[in-house]
Amino acid sequence: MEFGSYIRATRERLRAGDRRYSVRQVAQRIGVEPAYLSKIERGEQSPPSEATIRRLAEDLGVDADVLLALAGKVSAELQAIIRQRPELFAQLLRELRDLPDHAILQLVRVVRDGDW
Amino acid sequence: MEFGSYIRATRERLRAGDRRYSVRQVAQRIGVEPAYLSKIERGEQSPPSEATIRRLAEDLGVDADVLLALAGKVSAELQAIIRQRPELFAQLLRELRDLPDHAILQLVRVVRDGDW
DNA sequence: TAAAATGTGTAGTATGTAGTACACGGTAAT
DNA sequence: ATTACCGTGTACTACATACTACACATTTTA
Repeated sequence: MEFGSYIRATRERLRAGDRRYSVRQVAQRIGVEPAYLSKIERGEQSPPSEATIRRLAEDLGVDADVLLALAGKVSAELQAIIRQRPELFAQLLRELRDLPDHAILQLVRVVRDGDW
Repeated sequence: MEFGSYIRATRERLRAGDRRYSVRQVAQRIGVEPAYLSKIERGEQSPPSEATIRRLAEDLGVDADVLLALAGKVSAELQAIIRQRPELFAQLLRELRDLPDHAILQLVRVVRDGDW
């Protein structure tokens, strides 16, 4: 799925039940020009900055990390976590790359519950 | 530690035992202008691209992920891993942010050995 | 001591990022 | 039926990124 079409699909779904989700009104709420948002939705323009993506995610009620991923980006916050200990996290992520979702989820649980 | 001074320190340490680690010769090997590398080492110029950092890391024999971190970057490869499953990895990384090194290392071992 | 190599100052460039501003014709609401 | 709202085309801009090219004085080597 591409960033633009995902935004458009999400916005139009919301719009069906709420006229406030027009290109113009969303653009106004998140603080960009309507023409700009329109171009982004049609893929004529590359995805916006992380800050704008975050405002968009909040307005549309979707996960910011997912939206950033669709935009080919990784949250500056997550990047900062990795940069604190680059070797350690590089090793871990490469190790986890090919594991199935449930294994990683289990890992999250193990860490959170601290029972290990 | 800053990127530039780290490079300079590392290169001068190597240079003490090998004349091939002058600014000019390193620059030539990694494919940039000497003046550019000189400016980077003195912090007059922002760190170079990921590709150039990787060539520099190899030439100086240091870890690329560490060098990228000093440059305020995260490897495109690691970013791609995160983008595959943004919610999962976001959750995991935020969970691990405050854990001590040894806990994360242990996690790496657990995953690698698969005994869990 | 001449030649070669060194580090750096100055100036300039190409490409990408992240948008704004305005205008236009079409659609929907009152 | 006219007012308000809609999406989008065109043109433009400011700033950052990632460098190159050349010149110069100084040091090192042969």
